[in-house]
Amino acid sequence: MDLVFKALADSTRRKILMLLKEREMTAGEIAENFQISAPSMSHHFNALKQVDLIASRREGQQIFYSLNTTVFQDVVTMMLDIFGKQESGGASRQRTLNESKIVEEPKP
Amino acid sequence: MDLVFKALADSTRRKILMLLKEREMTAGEIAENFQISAPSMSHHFNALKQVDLIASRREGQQIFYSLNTTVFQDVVTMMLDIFGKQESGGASRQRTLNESKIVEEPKP
DNA sequence: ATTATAATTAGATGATTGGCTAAATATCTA
DNA sequence: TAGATATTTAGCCAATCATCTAATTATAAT
Repeated sequence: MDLVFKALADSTRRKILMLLKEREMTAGEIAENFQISAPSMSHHFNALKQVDLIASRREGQQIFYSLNTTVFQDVVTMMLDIFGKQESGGASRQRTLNESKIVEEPKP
Repeated sequence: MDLVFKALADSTRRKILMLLKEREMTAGEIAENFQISAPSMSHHFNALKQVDLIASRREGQQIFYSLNTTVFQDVVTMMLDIFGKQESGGASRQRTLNESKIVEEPKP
């Protein structure tokens, strides 16, 4: 789990994920959005792939990367584990998750 | 935002948050749960405090730390921003958030 | 086969991190 | 005021990280 948060703790990598949110892209296409050398980009792809935040597929000379949302579940579960549903009510805590809600509507 | 994820990308710090989930605790009390020197623990407290994941309050010689859940909101919002609700439907993506759901039940 | 293109792996470097010990600060108590 | 206790700050070190250039791999095209 350390590695997942580490992967997310870099704004370049988060921006990569944002780009892939719209559509899959080749390594080169992604790299165009940054002023970072191709090898460095490749390093970031690795970090994201290692923790399954993205998937890759080769097509000819190019490698397409796409977003993988399954790990998102794990992260949120762990966040809820930390912040959600305190059992015994301590006095000095500030706000519980019960006051908030995260719901996705079904696609029309 | 980098710093928040960085703060969470360490299992010692996540464990601290888990401890504080139950009740506020003094620096010493928290430290008892780890085999790490007091100064190192203090360093972790700093990392968490810097990004408002915890709050502190002095009472005599002791310093009480407590969980602060407000940043949790920000993190989840950003996660949804990355993973949630893709607009234009690309073909090769794997799974959208729409297939899953995160709901907190009201406390009975 | 040779050359060009897309991307990766290898290896080096400066910056950051997590741990330590030693020293400093803040508070309490005798 | 002096000493004890709780915690932090200062300074050091090994490990990790983000970046780079150079070299390598894989595929395509001539």
